Amino acid sequence: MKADTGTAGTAQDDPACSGQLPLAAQNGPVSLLVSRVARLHRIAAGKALKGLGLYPGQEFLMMHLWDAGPVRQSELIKAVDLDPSTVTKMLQRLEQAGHVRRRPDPDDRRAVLVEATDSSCGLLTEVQRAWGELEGHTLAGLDADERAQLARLLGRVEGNLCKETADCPEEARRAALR
Amino acid sequence: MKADTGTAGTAQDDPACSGQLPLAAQNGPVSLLVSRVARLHRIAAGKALKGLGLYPGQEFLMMHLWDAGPVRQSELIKAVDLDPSTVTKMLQRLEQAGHVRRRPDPDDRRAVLVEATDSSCGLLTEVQRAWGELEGHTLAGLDADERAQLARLLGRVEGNLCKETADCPEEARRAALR
DNA sequence: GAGATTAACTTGGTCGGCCAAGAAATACGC
DNA sequence: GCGTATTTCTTGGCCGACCAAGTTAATCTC
Repeated sequence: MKADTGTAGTAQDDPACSGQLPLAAQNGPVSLLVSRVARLHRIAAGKALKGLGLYPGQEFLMMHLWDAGPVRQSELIKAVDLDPSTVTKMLQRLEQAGHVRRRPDPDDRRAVLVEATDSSCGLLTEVQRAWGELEGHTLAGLDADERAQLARLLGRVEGNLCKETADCPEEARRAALR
Repeated sequence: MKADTGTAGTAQDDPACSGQLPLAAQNGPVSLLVSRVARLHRIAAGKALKGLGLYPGQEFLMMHLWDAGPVRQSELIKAVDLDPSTVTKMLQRLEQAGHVRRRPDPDDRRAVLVEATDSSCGLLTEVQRAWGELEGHTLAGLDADERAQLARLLGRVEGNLCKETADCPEEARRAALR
């Protein structure tokens, strides 16, 4: 209904007009930026982790397991703040991949204890390295001040979205400490 | 196999030490922040869009269609920079939901022309509103300077990750203009 | 202690994403 | 022209993520 490109179909006869921002997103340029950065970042992380036999998302589960040792699944769920069913399925796959071990909790027969396997601990180092590289790519060209600024602003944004979503671990953590 | 928390298992007897950041992510605190913000932002967007009959992600497709009018599917794919199969399936669902119409391109019998339906154009306004609200929540409490800073820094980050991923529309757009 | 409630998973379904492989039509090379 | 790419889209499979509904076990109530 506009943009009758006509010519080639390459659709970029929009020279310096309207700033190539979708009309529907004019009200939220930063949100659009966040979405794009999010996607690119996830792709980059996925690429780095693929070589390690991890799918994007599983890293966070493993990180918590590496840090906390054997935990009840319910606690893991709270920690990563995901849907229980999501965690169940991820753990099934991680278990089959040999990165995780699960056993029933003797003290509570409906609960399950989860821990990282020894073999997975080799991954820890590599994930740390990959995560560091990712950080490097992400922040390339930013000096220390800018990095601190970005971290600070993202922290504020996280707080904002947490309050909105209301199920943020941040708030829970803070509340638990009082 | 570390963090012999021992005591309760609540795993937060870590008072003011190491800053509650996963060990594996110590090398990438900003990356972790980005991931968390990304997820929260997507959830918030999804919530806002759910009432409109859109699933998270479909917005971007619709935005391009609203802006560009009837386009070939291949162009849509380049615009949103998604996998062709992803777009195919999303369009099938959007078509069944009545938000999109598809017809074969008379000039190229393997191509498909896609356009937003009239009924979907009512959504445009609501998506704009929702997107504006989302922006509001996201940036609540940030003054104009901070917002500009955040946008600028996110732009830089996007550029960085684009170069890495190499298939960013940004670069392509810029390259096409030279 | 029997019954209702809550907590801790699991299963099935759906959607957004990706990859790999295929089918169909166009473009290219000769 | 004919055969070979190349483009365009589709299908199937997999994974992360959600919701809804169900199962089993603990807990709370009386």
